[in-house]
Amino acid sequence: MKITAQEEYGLRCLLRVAHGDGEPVTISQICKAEGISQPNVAKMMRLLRRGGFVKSIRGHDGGYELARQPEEIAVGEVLAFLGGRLYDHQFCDTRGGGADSCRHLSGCRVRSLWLRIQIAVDHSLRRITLSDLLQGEDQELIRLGPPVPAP
Amino acid sequence: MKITAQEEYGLRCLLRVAHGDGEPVTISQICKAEGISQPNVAKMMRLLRRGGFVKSIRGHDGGYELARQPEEIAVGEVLAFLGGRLYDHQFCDTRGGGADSCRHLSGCRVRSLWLRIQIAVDHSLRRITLSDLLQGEDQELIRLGPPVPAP
DNA sequence: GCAATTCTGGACAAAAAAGTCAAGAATGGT
DNA sequence: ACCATTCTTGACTTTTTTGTCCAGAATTGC
Repeated sequence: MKITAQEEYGLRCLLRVAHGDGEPVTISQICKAEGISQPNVAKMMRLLRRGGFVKSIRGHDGGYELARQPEEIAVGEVLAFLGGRLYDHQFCDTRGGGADSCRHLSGCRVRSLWLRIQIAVDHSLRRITLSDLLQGEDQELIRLGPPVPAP
Repeated sequence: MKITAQEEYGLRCLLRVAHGDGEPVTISQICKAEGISQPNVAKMMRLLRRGGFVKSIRGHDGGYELARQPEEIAVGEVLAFLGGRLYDHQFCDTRGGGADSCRHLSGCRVRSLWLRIQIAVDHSLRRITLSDLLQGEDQELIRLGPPVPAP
């Protein structure tokens, strides 16, 4: 269970675009600012465009800008697009030797565990948007409160 | 952000051993029950042994048994061993172009996000042990209550 | 001691993810 | 019209993760 490179880089690139604040942000600007290679940034931007998070402007003074307002881009949605969901139903089919053995033989006692973790992650991201990530430095998310209320 | 094969298979194998209840469980038993190939089960068991979760008994009537009581094996610990932590400090070093650029240039506004997710996952696994996973079927974890109290 | 059983170790092979490249197509300035 | 700028695409390479194999070593029963 790791943050994938696509999630990390994709989100960082998206934040850079969001930071452009109106002006289109170019691949080479992102590349310099984030220390990610140019081809790799290009690949990430392609992904983000296809995901509908940014739109591209070609030619002179071109670059990328957000497809929607930062308050309207949910971080959870971005991460799900870039890295997939932790738990989805397709999982048991691909790794259980078929859903049958999964259900009957037992394997999937772990299934409810993955679901549990997925719910926790979803909850921790609930209502966090790009604009939350933009506004502050590290303490920003802390100001938003702990991911879960103390029991 | 995905459950890795090692986490999935490792935990399933460990549950099988736990299920043996005293009697050593062999690789081929696990292999049949879980529908995982024999060499792969062997590899997982090797891992689990090195992680200190099971002990092995060679020769006739050998197999694996738990190194500790199921109530004393935290699922979070098992998962951390099998799949690593979602967020650890080494992360910024390897993927930020150095911790410096990470801090100064900006990249790591996402860092606090990963930490937030990590905390949520940890919290959702808190106090869940192998024995919780053993006792019930799917509804077991639900009976334990939702991963986070309703806000 | 011998044979059957069962784990052990390291090396190899296959698949998936990550990252790079080069040629191409749209746009705007002159 | 031409050129510089900037994104676009698909194919390719490298790295990491998964999965397989085989010869070896420990243990037990006879």
